[in-house]
Amino acid sequence: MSASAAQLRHYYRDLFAAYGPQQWWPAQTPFRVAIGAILTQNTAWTAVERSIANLRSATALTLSGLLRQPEETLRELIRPSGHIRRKAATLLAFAHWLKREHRGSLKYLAKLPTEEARHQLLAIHGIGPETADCILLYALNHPAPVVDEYLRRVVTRHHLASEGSSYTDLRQLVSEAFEKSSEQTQQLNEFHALIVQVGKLHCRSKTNCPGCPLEKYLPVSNTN
DNA sequence: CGCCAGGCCGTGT
DNA sequence: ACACGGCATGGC
Repeated sequence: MSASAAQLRHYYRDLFAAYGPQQWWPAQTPFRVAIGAILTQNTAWTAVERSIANLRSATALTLSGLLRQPEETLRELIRPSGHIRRKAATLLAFAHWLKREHRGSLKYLAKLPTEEARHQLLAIHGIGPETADCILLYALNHPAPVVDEYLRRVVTRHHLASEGSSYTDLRQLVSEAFEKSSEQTQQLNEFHALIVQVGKLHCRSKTNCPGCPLEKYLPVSNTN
């Protein structure tokens, strides 16, 4: 394992010690996890919760319930989480695809090899790498590393990866850090949630990280 | 008021 | 291949 990947395991340990289990994903069915994953793209989770509440009122949190909604209605229901035109289209595209290709249930998608399921998810317009990996990890319970902007900031700031690292580069790094673990999927699950947590609390400013559990790992700053 | 959020896509270079 | 702007809304 690379030194950077080994370092990430330390981060996982310290973040878990600092924050405890994060209990992601707050949804009751894999289908709802996927809905949330799409709605939360570049959007605060509190806003997503209000959209979810609207969908629940419209009984649109199941496949048939979602497909019952006219696209214009769906836009209004998800308005609190923004990007309503594209997200409404993506939700419906996802639902139609699931019904057509997997008999309407994510449990059939989950039987496919991770890379095959990932490839199919990425073919859906509006589902990119992070959303696909979130669905794989949190809805299908597959050992898929999730890379987000916060992870990018952390590993860049700590010089565990170069600034120009691609999504694939960072995904590989996280994959290395947790491969061959007996609780790989559970650890990847908590790791992404913990990175988001530390990111929200400490990675807003671009300069320093006061009180951050990972502060002790920062390279010695140069006289400022 | 401005900036950001649990990204993605189309376009231009 | 990579940079950049648009997308929409709500919290702070």
